[in-house]
Amino acid sequence: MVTYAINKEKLEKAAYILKTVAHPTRLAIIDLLNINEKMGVTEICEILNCEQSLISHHLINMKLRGILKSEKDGLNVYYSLKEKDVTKLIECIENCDCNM
Amino acid sequence: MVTYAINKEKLEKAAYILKTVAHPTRLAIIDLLNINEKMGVTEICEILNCEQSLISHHLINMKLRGILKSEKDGLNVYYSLKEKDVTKLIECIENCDCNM
DNA sequence: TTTATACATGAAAATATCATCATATAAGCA
DNA sequence: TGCTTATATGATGATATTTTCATGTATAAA
Repeated sequence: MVTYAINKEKLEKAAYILKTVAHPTRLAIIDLLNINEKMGVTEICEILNCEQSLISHHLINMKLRGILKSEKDGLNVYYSLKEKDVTKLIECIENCDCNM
Repeated sequence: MVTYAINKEKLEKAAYILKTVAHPTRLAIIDLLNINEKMGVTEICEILNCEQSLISHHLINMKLRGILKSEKDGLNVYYSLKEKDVTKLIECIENCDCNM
């Protein structure tokens, strides 16, 4: 007989987090915020060479899903990682130099 | 000036892997194969209480994307993890009991 | 008090993913 | 040979995600 490790709820939560993160642009944003602590929207757009509206959508989405937080200062909105833990994922992936 | 850590190619690769894995059923399969080494399709279907055709699609997809491998023995096809590294991801997520 | 800047929003179009069904193939067995 | 079991396949429809575009709002500055 087989043991079944993770329960359904946990699997769904994990899949949800992974899905949120499983996108090149969003990974790039997380990566940037891992190095830079706080960044404004326009700054991110410029570095990633991506449209403002699209970046905004991604940022808001990740904020909504609990991965980022934001703080307003005048005209600017600064985004940062909410849980540093997310970067563990990135590290995993970076180290994971397997033939995938 | 800002440093940009991971290159585009690596980000796309990482997102690709994450996307492949970011699904409750596929996470469950990986989890099962982490415990059980090798498993037949029907067996997986029964444990996950899921239709054969759907599980087959998932399995083949994950194999295609380099996460699983398979080996045929008579009527059965046994699937197993190709790179044990994938489970590091899962462990990350499991440990990552943050408020996400 | 107009104008410019930084960001958000929402709808629509483009695209990708998932689940289902019906059927195919391949191996083993009566 | 014909039947059964285990798995694969492929088309289709249902859904979800991503991108784009056009526009809205808030703040600052002239």
